Formats: sequence, structure tokens, C-alpha cells
Amino acid sequence: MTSESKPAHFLQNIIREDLAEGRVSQVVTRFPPEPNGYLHIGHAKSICLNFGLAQEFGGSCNLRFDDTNPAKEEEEYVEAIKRDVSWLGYQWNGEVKYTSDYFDQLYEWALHLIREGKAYVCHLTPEEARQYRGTLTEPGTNSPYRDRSVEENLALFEQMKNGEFAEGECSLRAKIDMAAPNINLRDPVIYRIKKMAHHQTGDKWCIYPSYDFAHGQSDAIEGISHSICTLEFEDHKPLYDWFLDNLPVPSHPRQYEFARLNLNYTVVSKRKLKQLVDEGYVDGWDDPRMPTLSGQRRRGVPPAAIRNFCEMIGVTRSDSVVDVGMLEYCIRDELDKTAPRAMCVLEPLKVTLRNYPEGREEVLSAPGHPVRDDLPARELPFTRTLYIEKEDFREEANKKYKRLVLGKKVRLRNAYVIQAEEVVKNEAGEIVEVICSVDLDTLGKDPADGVKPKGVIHWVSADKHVECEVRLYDRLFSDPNPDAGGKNFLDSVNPDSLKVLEGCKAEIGLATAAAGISYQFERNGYFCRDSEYGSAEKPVFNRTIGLRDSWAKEQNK
RNA sequence: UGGGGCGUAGCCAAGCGGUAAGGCAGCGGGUUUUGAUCCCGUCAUGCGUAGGUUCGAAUCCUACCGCCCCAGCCA
Repeated sequence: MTSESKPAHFLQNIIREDLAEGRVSQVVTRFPPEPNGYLHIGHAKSICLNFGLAQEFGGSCNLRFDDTNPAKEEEEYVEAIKRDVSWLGYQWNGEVKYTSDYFDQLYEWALHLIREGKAYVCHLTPEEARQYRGTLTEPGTNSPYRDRSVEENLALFEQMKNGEFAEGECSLRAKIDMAAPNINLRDPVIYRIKKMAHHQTGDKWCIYPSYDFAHGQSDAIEGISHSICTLEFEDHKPLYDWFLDNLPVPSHPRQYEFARLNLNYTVVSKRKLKQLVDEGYVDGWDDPRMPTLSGQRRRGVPPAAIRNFCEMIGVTRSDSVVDVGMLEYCIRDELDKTAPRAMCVLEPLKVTLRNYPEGREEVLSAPGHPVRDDLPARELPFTRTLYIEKEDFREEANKKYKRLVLGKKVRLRNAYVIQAEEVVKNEAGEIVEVICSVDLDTLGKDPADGVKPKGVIHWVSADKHVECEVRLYDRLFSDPNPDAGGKNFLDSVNPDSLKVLEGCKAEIGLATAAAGISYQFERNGYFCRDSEYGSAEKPVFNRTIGLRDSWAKEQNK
């Protein structure tokens, strides 16, 4: 820790005090996803928080699937979630855990509550129960089944477990206070009937504990010291504590809440993400435009960028909307340090060097990274015919344009200085080729006349390169807050969020690029080979993110 | 209008009675064979509002205002 380290957030302060005052001897946290969808950037905040805190204080963090609702959960999601957590760079403590591992114990504790006269089987239908619950401003009224005897409740609950009642016919409720101002305390349901198989327990059960009845006790069983969740669960804390206070649990974890992540120009809601997938707005959960961890991974975002982002945005209790620009900054920042450099011409314009011998080829060397010497140098074949970017040539331009202009000089990145001498156009008047001369005495040094070209442009040999397709991604939504108020988020889906470029020319070394690892295509952005599309001969590259572009900014002034 | 939270710059966020950290974005400049990176400078007389306490208030008190969450047998 240095003097310039980040100030601690409220949870770090709480843990420090708990440790200092002996309230807890070991920090144990948990990340408790429900396996009903894919993890997204919002989950990353929780993962980084829970695993990060455990790491920081020498404790451990469990991965526990909160699987109390077989109607919504699937094994497929379990696997995807494990993969995403590992990818982010975290290791959970011991075996993966499931709330369903504790169903037997939870059932015993339900019995305990019944015996203590603190739970009862209620035969109100869901609709009736809603009416008895009262409203935000009016107290509820007691269920007519509230005073059944312990014996009767025991028998009825047994029948529930044995499948003798239909779904919705009855439920087990905690007997707390129907007049409580906190609605969660108005005799909450703790067991309901669901006659369906569970992905972990099969058909062993037809009754399943509710979140409220399962979560705190699971925390207690696992010896969780700090049970961290999002703000909307704050109203559940009195219930969380009520169960732990009324049951013979091995420990009493404390619940703390923090504000979930919101990102502008993005939706992070499993339901909405699923809709984008189901209705074909994107290619799947791992479409590179998706804020899912699998989508970001496929796009080439390094896990460290997401971790740094989570560190950067902080942890507080106030609702906020983080600018995606911060995420983009973290991605560029990480990639700038780690990505090998390469050249790729997206929209090719042919260049012929009239004073360079036909058939001649020399191999130039270029550094793998401007400051890191541990990344291997590359070999660049240099030939008479090359490709440069269409937008890097103009017949005439003012001094601000620092690229190739007719009659002027420019530096070819990692190669020679050339001068444009002649333009070849087709019948439509479009420029199809630029005839240049090359100054062979400029490799690694300025021209003999001492006049240094002010521009440097990238290029690729027309004879030796890799044909490829490049996919440029833009924000999926054009509205900074797609789902605010009464807006339909689908209305602001950006129709130009995917732009496919064919006929791109990448430097030869990129033929062996591996999926998932990003390169910087110099002057352009960061790109990685797609894991699903493309072939060995013709790879597809995804643009992870563009470089900061002050030239575009300058032009828009 | 019941209960629970939250209001510090365009955005995120420190601050906990001694006179507003830091980051992102922006703006200005320097270096540069990437218009990238990097470096330097700049960016809140004011902390939701109004009163009060105090030598001194973003921090304490009072009253307002605004925003978020809760009436699933979802999590």
C-alpha cells in the first residue's frame, strides 16, 4: 500500500473493524448467482467485490448457486457461470456449492419453526394471500389458518412434502406480524409447492424453500462472515436476521448491501438481454455487442480490464449510472500495455512504387510493442505493390492532414518514406491506385534532405498478406438510458452496431492469430480473431475497441 | 400518503467539525516512425434547498425538496 492508494470503501472499513475488534476471525464471502441466465458486467462488480474482499483480507469466497426455483434454473447456466467466474480470474473456495445441498437441513429447520409455533401451513391461494397482505399503507390481516396447532401443521407440512397438495393450494409461512410496516415481515412464505424436477436434486422434492428462508441459513451453514448483496434486499434484512435468531444455526452472518452497477448505453437485465437474443437483435448470449461476460470475452476484452473497471467505479450505497466511457478507458488501458502490434488495412487502396524493382521482396522487421521488448518482433515483407488505407490518401489537403497527399511525402510505418506522384482513376472518377516513389535511404532514419515527413501511415504488402473480414462494433443502443421511464429499450437498438468489412488485408503474421487474444492494429484499434466465424485461410477479426481518435474530434470541430 | 435507502463537477467517487482527494470525460500544451501511448497544465468560493448550532459546517441539529426500492407461492 502506497500513499497514493485508493481510499477504502465502506465494506473494507467494516471488515477492518470486524477483524480488529474480533467480531470475525476469518473473512468468508460468497458469490450467489441464480443459474437462470448468463453473467453480465453487473455481476462482475459483485464477483470482484466478493472475491476481491476475500483476497484482500486473506479469507475465502464460495461460489454458491442459489437454486431454490427449479422452474427457472438450468444446468447449462451453471456451467456457463463457472466458466465466466474462472475467466474473470477468480477461484472459489473448495467445491462449487448449491443452496440445494442444504435442502435436508432447511427442511429440518422448517420443522423446528413449526414446533416452536413460528410457522404454519396456510391454505390461502396466492390471490387470497395477496389480499390478506394489505398494502403499502394499510396493515394486513391474519390468515384464517394462522392458529393451527403444531400437530396439525406438522401433519399438513408432511403432506405438502409428500405431494398430497396441488401447486398453489397451500404454503408454509413464518408467523411474524401481519401489521408490520415492512411487508416482508407479514408472514412470508418459506416453502412452496413446485411439482417439478430440479437440476441438482432431481425429483426428490416437490416443495422448495423461498429465497428468504434459504439464503441466510445457507450463509450460516457455510460460515459466511459478510453476506453482501444489492440494495433492493435491504428490506429483507430484518427477515434474514429473524430466521437466524429463531433457528439453531451454527453462525449468524451479517448482511450488507451495495448499489448495483448501471451503465449508460447498455441494458443489464437478464430478461432484456434474453429478449435481445430471442428476437434476433444479436447473435446469441456471446454476441460481441452483449454486455455479458461471454460476449465481452469473445470480443477480446481482457478480464483484467473488467477487474480494473470494477476497482475504478468504487463501491457505495448510492444509485448511479456509470459512463461506458470508463469501461472503454479500462479496456484500452489494459490492451495498450499487453496487445502485440500489427498492421491491417481495412479499406485498401493500391500503391505502386515505381522505382522499386518488380519481383523484389525484402523482409523488414518491426517491434512487437513500442515499449515492451518481451513481445517478439515481426517480419514484414516489403514489395513493389502495397495497400494503404483509402482514407490515408488525398489529392489535396491542408497542413492539418498528416497523411499521403499527391506530390508530398509520408512515412510508411516501420518502413520507408514514399512520395505520391500520380493518381490512377477508373471511369467513375474514383481513385484506384496511387503511383509513388520510394526513398530507400530512409529505413530507420530521416530523408537525406533533413525534411521529416509529418505523417506515418500503415500498409501491407499486396503480394504477401492475409485476406480477412473485420467486424466493427458500435454501441448496441443509441440512447444513453435505453430502459428509463416508459421507454421500450428495443426502440433504441442501434442499427449500425455491427459493420462487416470484407476484403481487408492483414499483415502475414496474423494468419496464426489465436481467438480471444487481442492485437493492436496500429492507428486503428484493438482486434481479436473471432472464435466462431472465419476459416484458417480467411480469419474474421472483431474490433474490441478503437483507439482514441483525436483526429476525428478535430474534424468534427 | 406506510416502511427502507440515497443526494459532493457532465459521469464515478474521497471526505466523518479546521476551510472540497483521485479517476473518467473535456479543454490547453509537450514528446512521438501509431493523430495511440506517455508527460505537463486546467477544470466545484462550493457539497439537493432553507434555516439553526459553532470562532469555524459537505460534515452536527431542524424543516423541506428530489430520486430509488418494497404489496411474487421470483431472486
